[in-house]
Amino acid sequence: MSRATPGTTQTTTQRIVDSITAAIVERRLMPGTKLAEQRLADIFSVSRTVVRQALNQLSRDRLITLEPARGAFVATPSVEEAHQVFELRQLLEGAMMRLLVERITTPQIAELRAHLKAEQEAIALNHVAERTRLLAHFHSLLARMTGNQVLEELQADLLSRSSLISLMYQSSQSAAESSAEHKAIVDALERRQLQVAVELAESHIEQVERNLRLDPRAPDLAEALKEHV
Amino acid sequence: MSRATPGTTQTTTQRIVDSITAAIVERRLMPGTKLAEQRLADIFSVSRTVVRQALNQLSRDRLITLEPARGAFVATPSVEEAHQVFELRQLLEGAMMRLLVERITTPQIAELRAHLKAEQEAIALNHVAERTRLLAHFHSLLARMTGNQVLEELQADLLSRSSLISLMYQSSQSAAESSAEHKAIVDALERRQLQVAVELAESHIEQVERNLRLDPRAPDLAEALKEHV
DNA sequence: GTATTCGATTCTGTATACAGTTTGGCGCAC
DNA sequence: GTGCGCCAAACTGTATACAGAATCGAATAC
Repeated sequence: MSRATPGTTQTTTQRIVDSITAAIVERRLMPGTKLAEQRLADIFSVSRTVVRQALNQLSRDRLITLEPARGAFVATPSVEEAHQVFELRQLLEGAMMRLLVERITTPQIAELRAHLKAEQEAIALNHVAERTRLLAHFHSLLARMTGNQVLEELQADLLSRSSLISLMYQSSQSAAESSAEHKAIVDALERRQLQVAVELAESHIEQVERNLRLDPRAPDLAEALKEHV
Repeated sequence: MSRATPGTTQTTTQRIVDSITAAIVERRLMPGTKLAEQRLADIFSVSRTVVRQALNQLSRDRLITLEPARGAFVATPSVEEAHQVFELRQLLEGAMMRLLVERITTPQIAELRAHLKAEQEAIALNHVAERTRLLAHFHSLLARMTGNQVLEELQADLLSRSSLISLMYQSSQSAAESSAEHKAIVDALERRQLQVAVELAESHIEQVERNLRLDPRAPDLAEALKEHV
């Protein structure tokens, strides 16, 4: 979950950001959980000053929300926001295919194939956490291979938001199916089939979104009640 | 330059962020300028604590860079970064056209036409600052009209980075030409000509980038000297 | 005259202190 | 028994204090 932002090196703060990010993405912290500053400060053995900096960063990543004078809470992305994130990912990954079909190198294709193999193994061995991580990391790899670091950072943001969304609106997607779609994309890239790659990439994201339970449920109910007061 | 991020309401800090953002974008603070915390604290009559929060946000927006133990400096985006930002904008705005051709409404077209008129007037009257602001705002409008707020926020980020880049690598672009390209895009959108709109949007961004003086110059020289110490 | 080293000053990074707000519970009225 | 209001505890927002690093200049060596 490291954020490749050279120049923004704040090791102590970043350590806390990474730690909390991991806890959220690995669903050890459920959406809506309050993150009290003093408790975090005690846990990490630092002052509230440092914790606050970390919380500010996390709020910019939309992994937590800061409510004035009330504190920090693990974000509970709305159905609407979820849809918007996936819509943007669909546009972006489709567009990425255009860069990749032109730029991707043979060694990079090989790297993708190695990644696919790792996905398959994690699925076969039923390593749930690892398999989830790998399925997301595939998309990081694609972004990195464009050679565009700004794009890569954007993709990292969208992926962490996506993983929060996926765990909130529990996904019913089969990992094997996802991995098969990844393979199809790599095949198309290797053959430099632009249109095929674009369509596969877009329909893959669409598929991921469609497999979420995006009906208003408990978390949104809580929000709804708030609104009606 | 306000950042429409509901939930991230930190009025005091945000006031300072907006103030510094405006100063950078309106080129009252040149790239490379050091932003000392105590001086800013005195200027805004707040403590360094609040200033630091603002500087952290600005660094996430890439408008300043934080060098550990050295302080905050107005960002000096490299040629490479400039290219990556524009490449991403090209992908993104091309993709936006797809959403807009399907979704844009008649009143929205009218709003765009009103905007074009304002652009033309600012150009005719030679209001340089206003004309620059409007030319950038056209792209904000397009993003907003997709109805995708995540996309809109991303576009806002890219636009502020672009404006820093434009003032650093002085643009030789004719405002009239830019505005004409904007008009052509609106025309294509109104006629729902997808392919035309995509091509116009992409070539427009390409044009903006091509009109920058992206040869290594003074600011990079300064950087180069730093590196060689 | 040039380069180098040491020291004073300034600035950042972090901890702590204090003020104002929110929250949860107890007691009182009805 | 139920609902309202008040008080105490906890927490956030901001200011201040302190330690350590970086910078700049002067003095010294060559």
